[in-house]
Amino acid sequence: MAVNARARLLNTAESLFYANGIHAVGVERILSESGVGRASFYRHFAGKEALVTAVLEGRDERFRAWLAERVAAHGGHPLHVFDALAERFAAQDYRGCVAINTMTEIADPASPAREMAALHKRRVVELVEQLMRNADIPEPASRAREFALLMDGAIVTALREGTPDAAWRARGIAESLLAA
Amino acid sequence: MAVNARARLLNTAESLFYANGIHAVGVERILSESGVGRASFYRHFAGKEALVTAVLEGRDERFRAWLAERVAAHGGHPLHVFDALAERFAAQDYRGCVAINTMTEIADPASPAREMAALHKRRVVELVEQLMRNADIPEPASRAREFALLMDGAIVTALREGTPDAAWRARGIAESLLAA
DNA sequence: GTGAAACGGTACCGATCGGTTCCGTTCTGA
DNA sequence: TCAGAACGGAACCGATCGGTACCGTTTCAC
Repeated sequence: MAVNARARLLNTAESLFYANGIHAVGVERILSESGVGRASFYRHFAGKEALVTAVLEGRDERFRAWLAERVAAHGGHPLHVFDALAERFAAQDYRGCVAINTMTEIADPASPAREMAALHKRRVVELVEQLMRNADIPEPASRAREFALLMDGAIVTALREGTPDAAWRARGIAESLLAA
Repeated sequence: MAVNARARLLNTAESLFYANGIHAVGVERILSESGVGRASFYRHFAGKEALVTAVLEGRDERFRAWLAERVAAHGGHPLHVFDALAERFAAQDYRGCVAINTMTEIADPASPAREMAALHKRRVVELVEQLMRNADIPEPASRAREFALLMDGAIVTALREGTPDAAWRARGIAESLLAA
């Protein structure tokens, strides 16, 4: 039980932050649920804010890897990002996108957490843009930003409706966009 | 200074919640900035949660009145919802949609605040659907839900980018949707 | 003019916030 | 094997959380 304290902190914090929000989860709870001692926490992280940004960083990495893998599994076309999203939306404990939630919960745009969230979204747009290029779609940069807007709209809508419908709605809109 | 305590509480709380989020604003701060005594607050509201839902209720009412007015001023076509949004996005202290922020910040979907936020979105969809009917657009219910997804996407994107660009991007997508 | 309602201010409650410090144990690499 | 790093647990810090109770003052309708 005395190893991997940092990894356990990151895993526990990610689950709790995702399920409850950042402000709603205290350091106390992260410590008790991870089984990590208070001192060990402050040995690994400068404070709660550093933990938050580290969680966001890991989340960014794994989400993009997951998205790329699922899109490829569906065929690799940009439209398949919505098929990937639909898989996520189906989860009954779906709580939206961590980056979006961070941007709405944390007011200061200059805070490290907000910067990480913004960086994540920029990287997702880059990923979608590359999918556009691979599919030989004209004006890939503009299309990617439009797809990103549709993805964010679908995520927020899915959080509200609790069903994968928003993914199909967004996919339909995206199809009419590519057909234009 | 001894009148309108309830109205002052609502106004102050709305500003603080919008600028900083719900969890980040304590009752203490609402009292000091509104100049209302602690006891008076609990005479008007059962607690902080009741204040939150009251704020959301007022916000819902005024936002929809504002949206209807601005859309009418732009010509009354459903596409003009994005012209209306663009006006909001231009504000340098723009902090997104209160209903979206509430849904991302408050985890429990059954909480009164979340219910109010969901009700708000449903009412906005109804408003957009009526605009569709007025413009004789086919399948107004589906189109309204698609427009709502685009509006939410634009709001989140505008919060991230800090510019009105997302409104024009969403409008362009909406145009290709109506043309299909 | 008078009584009741509404009000602002303050002291207080237990609980929790993020963070620091110290101690004794457990793990691990040379 | 043994030193030193990494660790878990707990006591403690000032600050703030949401909420209650009591006080003296101001407002307002009759």
